[in-house]
Amino acid sequence: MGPTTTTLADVLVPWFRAHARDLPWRRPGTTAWGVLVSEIMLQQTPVARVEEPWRSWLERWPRPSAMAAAPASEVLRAWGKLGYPRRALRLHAAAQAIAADHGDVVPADVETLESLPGIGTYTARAVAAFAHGRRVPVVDTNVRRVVARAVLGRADAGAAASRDLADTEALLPDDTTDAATMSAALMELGATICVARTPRCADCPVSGACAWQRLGRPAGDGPARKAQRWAGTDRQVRGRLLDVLRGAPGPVPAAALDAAWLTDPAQRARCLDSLLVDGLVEQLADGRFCLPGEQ
DNA sequence: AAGACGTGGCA
DNA sequence: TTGCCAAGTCT
Repeated sequence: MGPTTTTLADVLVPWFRAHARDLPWRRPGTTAWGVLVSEIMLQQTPVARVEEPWRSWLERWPRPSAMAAAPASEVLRAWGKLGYPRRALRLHAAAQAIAADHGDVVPADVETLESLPGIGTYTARAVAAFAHGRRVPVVDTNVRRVVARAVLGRADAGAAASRDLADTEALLPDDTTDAATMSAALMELGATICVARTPRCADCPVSGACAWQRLGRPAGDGPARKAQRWAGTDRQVRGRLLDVLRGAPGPVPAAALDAAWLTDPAQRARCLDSLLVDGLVEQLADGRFCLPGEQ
């Protein structure tokens, strides 16, 4: 057998073991449920904002069945201002499904995980790999960017494609444990070194093997993402409405919600209706509004 | 298959 | 200050 070539994993796995951030859900002893909760909270939300809530959640609801027994309103209140509150509602529903149909054990199988509410392509594989040690590619925005640069020589990842999973699978070492570590390492590199705006190539452990570096770091095709507006959007109004409900100890009269958005009553009404449709708000027989499952 | 969906920090 | 960006999912 001739000399083997050095792979990305040969460099990244040791780098990760030496440089990984000490995040609470990566500590030994973290349950699969703990990993699942962290993955849901981390969807589109920065690590720094998740650490504290994650600890409280696991302390309060250490198992799926514990959360399943709580009313959705309490889950929504505990979610606080993490953003995208539908995630909390879906996590609550997932906890109920896990408690009722899976013996209170978080599934290890990707297909089963994907069948749970709020768990998609990324989260299913993250749980399978990080909580259960399965050898499956885990592809998030960080991994897609790292692969785009280091392997494909492009400045940024294009739109997500089914090809991404295969591209990443090819980078995983055969050893099952190392494969999970490699996935974590790719994510860590993308989150701390190979970042979107200003990559710190001088500190990168794989710069010597990076295709984008070799090509002279060619510029990308401009903004890959459309700018997301905020002021005056339905999202802002929905956030305001929900904030009133979270802050109240129980059901509130319609007037309390009216006061949350005076600018455009029609928009306020439309947003309240959409929250009702989404199951994030409920209306009582007496006309008052409340968080789901309250009273 | 684009677009909707929260929130806050940072350059 | 404005705009970009953050471990996505669902329709």
